[in-house]
Order: sequence, then C-alpha cells, then structure tokens
Amino acid sequence: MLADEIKRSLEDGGLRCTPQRYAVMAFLMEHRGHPTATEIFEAVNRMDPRSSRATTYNNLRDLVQAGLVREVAVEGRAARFDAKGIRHHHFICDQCGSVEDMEWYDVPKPPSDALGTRTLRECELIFRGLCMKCSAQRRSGS
Amino acid sequence: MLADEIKRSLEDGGLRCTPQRYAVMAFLMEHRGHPTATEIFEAVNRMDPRSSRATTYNNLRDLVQAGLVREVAVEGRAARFDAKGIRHHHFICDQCGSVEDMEWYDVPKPPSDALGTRTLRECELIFRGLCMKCSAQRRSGS
DNA sequence: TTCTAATATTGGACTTATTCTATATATTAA
DNA sequence: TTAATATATAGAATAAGTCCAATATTAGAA
Repeated sequence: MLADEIKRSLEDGGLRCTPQRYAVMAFLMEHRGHPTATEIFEAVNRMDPRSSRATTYNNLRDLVQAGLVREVAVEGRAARFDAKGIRHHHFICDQCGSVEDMEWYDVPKPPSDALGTRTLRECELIFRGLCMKCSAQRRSGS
Repeated sequence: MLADEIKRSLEDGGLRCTPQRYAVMAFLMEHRGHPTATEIFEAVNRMDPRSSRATTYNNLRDLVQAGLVREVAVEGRAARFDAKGIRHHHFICDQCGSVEDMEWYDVPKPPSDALGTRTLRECELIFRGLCMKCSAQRRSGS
C-alpha cells in the first residue's frame, strides 16, 4: 500500500509524518509532471487537510533535504519539484517551457582532470527543443 | 577588436547595437560566471551608460531570443545568464549553489523512439556534487 | 493512557525577482 | 522631413519565496 510506503520513507528521512507533509509527498508521487510549489499548494488545498503556503514551502524544503524530492534545474522563476523515483533525464521545451521526463540512460562521466577536486554525485542530461505539441504546431504552419 | 565583434553579432541577431544592449553583452562576454540579471544590472550601472532595470531585463530577453545568450537551467530563484561562446556543460554545487563551466564533450543522443515527435535542438549535461571549495571544506572536517 | 519536549503549522508581513504600463526618445526607411 | 519602428525609462504591479511569533500536533517516555 502506497500510504505506508510514504510514511516509512518520511520516517527514514527523519521527518514526522504529518498530514500536510504526507499530502505533499503523495501528490508528487502521483503527479510526475514537475509541479511548481504553487501548483502543489493549490492541489493540496483542494483536498483535506489544508496546508498553508508557508507549510508547503517548509515541507518541500524538508523533503529535498531528506533526499526524497528533487528540485529540478530549469530556467524560469518558479522552482519545480519531482519525487525521486525512477531516474530520468529532462526535456525542456524552448517554446512552452514544459518539462518532460526522458528515459534514463548512463552518461559518460567527465574526465577526472576536468573534474579536479570536485566531488561528483550525479550527472543528468537536459535536452532542449520543441515538445510534441509545439513541434506539431510548428509543422502545421505555425 | 572585441567591440566590433559584439556589434556585428548583435546586428546578425537582428538587434540594434544600443549602448545599453552593448554593455550587457560585453559584460557577459567578460564575466563567464553566470551572473544573475541583478548582478548584470548593477555592473552595467557602475559604468556608463546607465541602464534601467526594465531595459536590462528587456535586453537579456532579446539577447536570449537572438540566440546570443543562454539562460542557464539551475534551481534557485534568480535567472542566470551566459554568453554563448564555447560550448560547455555545467557543474552545480549541492552546497553553495555555484554554477561552473565544465569542458564540453559530446553526449550520446536519446534513441529516436524515446524522443517521439519532439524536435531536439541540443543536449547539455548537468553535473551535481560539491565544488572545489566545498569539497575541501568537507574534507577538512566540515 | 498522560505528559512532555521537539517538531510542525499558521496567517500575514516582508523581501526579492520579474513583468507591465505609459511615455519619452532614438533610429531607419521612404 | 515624416512616419513607422525599435528602445529606454521610472515606477507600479505581480509573483515567488522567506520569516516570524503564536499555537498546535506528534512521537515517545513515564
């Protein structure tokens, strides 16, 4: 059952399983579309229990720190979040800015002399171009 | 001479070479450290000619559209910019958030069935981990 | 259970980043 | 010159995110 799994992973991360925090985590696991903090806040408040704006931000920060959620690197002003599940790369649409998951595959690491004394944790790809919708639009005479 | 080169590249991009726009472009070419819009605005205003905040933002938008400048994909609130010159990947420090350039090397493209009808323009790598400074700090007993 | 300390939640004020609006100014083509 | 277009500007407006002090909830010990 998903509920227990979420509860356990929160506790493993050293976080109490409060209703608000649970709701954020559950929403992220069910909606793999890289929602913004505002989207998460609004979604959670359409259900019970309610959560304040500050709490939503606090919980997102805590979840990121606990390693359960990732803040996705995209340009644009609003942070986007992603429950860490299956690894994947990201495709960002030049035109509409949507962020989509792309199947994971291993990527050649940088040569160690380029890395210097940095500590490498992970390597992620960002693809850019036009998403399916914007591609179709442009082909059919923009 | 750099000045002429900048002037020409602006005009190639269909943009007039105004003093304010020139200043933004010149600053980005001389400071390859992914400055934020505010940093660029402040730097430009330490010199002549002055530029308003709105103009700085407008020019950054125009330069990105013309393909001369890239908005870097990072998490964090403020957009960061980068004069497109030599291609490179990015290293983002988990701890201090700094963004550093990493030497370019080609990356295997996704299989076309994963891509579907998307149009791919480019593929960029994001490395995560600890930068040299934060790495050293942690080694010496945090 | 009941109690307690540590953690969370809350609304609202505040800060910061960015965009918008209206107007003035400069540049280019005719 | 003139009209059309592109730019620049200050400041207001919006959006995203943070901070705070008071209150409530939670997990675990007694």
